[in-house]
Amino acid sequence: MTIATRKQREKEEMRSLILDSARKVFLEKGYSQTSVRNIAEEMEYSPGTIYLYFKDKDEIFHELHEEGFRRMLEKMQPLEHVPDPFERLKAMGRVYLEFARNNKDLYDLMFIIQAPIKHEEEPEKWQMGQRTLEYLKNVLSDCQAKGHFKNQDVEYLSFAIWSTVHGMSALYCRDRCKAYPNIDPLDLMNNGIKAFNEMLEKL
Amino acid sequence: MTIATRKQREKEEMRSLILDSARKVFLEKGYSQTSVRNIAEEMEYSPGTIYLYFKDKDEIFHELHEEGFRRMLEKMQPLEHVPDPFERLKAMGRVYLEFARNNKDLYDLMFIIQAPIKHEEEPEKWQMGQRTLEYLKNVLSDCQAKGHFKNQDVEYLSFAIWSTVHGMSALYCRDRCKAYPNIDPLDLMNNGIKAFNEMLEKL
DNA sequence: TGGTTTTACTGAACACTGTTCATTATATTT
DNA sequence: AAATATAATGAACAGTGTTCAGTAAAACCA
Repeated sequence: MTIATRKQREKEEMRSLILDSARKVFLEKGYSQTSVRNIAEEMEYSPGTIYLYFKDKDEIFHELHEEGFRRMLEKMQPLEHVPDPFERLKAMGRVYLEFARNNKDLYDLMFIIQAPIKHEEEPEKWQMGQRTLEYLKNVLSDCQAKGHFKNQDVEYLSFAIWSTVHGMSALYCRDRCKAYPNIDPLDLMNNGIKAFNEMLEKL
Repeated sequence: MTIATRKQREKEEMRSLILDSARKVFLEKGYSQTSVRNIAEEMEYSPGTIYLYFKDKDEIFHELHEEGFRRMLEKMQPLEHVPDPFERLKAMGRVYLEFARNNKDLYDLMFIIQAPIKHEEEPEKWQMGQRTLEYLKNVLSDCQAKGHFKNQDVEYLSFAIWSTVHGMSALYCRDRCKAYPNIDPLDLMNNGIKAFNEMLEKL
């Protein structure tokens, strides 16, 4: 094993250490409340070191962003085995909302935080997001093959569906569920998606 | 006219001046990019002055927040004259999405930005938001009176509907519509809500 | 009117932020 | 062992929200 490859490996380990520390602090304090100094302190290095491995705070953001989509896809993957596509679609909705609730800050990172797109047009940064969306569109096509959603365009339908589950998640993440002071947010989401599923069933 | 009342008036004028300046800078640079110093500079006063009229930046946020709901309600008000409640509901959806598109930053302020609820439980701060939601629920009840949405709970249904239009608006505001690289966001929203309306029709 | 009190405003200061870079310490190569 | 290349530091810069002692102006009272 050459020195060069060991150096390479150490470089990657350092990146991992930074990402691990960043994730920890992000999930503890939330993205905007986390400073580069906080991350440096967590990993017991100086702030300057981080900038030897990442261009800026946004690059750390993007890495964790992709990781979020990987995790979400992992949760979706097992649903591949649900035979009926419409049942699979409903299960996906449940998994999506569950993911948002259980990973509030990560969900925030993935879908709500202002995407810091500095160098306009970097579609490669959104690979994982694209794949998740493709997954949804495929399920919708499968549904159509079984007679659902006649005369509907998968593109627009997928957007409407995504909007609904994202809307619920976003309202939950940003505490807008408090607009219903007498209803528990979990109850609100469960029964809200139930009503939505009934709509889908009849479409 | 006593001096006391003039003072009172001047105090209110100063608050207005601060809010006007804050609104201007917020809409120009976005909320998080706006500093108290920016606002002070815009109104040609020192930063400290602002703290004589507002407890902190969040209090300015809340005032503009309420203003946003007032403006949205103004746009909704004329729909009172649409006789058929289901048509009224669909019109509300259109107005909502249009409001979000035309007032991106204000919408952000109202529904997306992390609500800075420091002293937990201040429901009076959300008066206007509550009223807007009541407006929606009333329309849904009217729809039910005309035979729509049988066996549906207005609370949960209103949440599902709100989630959908909010979801679209939020994805739009945060540039997640780019997940559909070949479709114009406006087109996406128009056809997305069209698909959703068809669902509502059949429910 | 003259002096005193109240009020309004200022701007320097504090503790924080993301980021840069000359300097130092360590490791590798010659 | 000396020269070179790499890695890490932490002080410094320009920005942030917020506070507060000090000043200047206006209002009050004699």
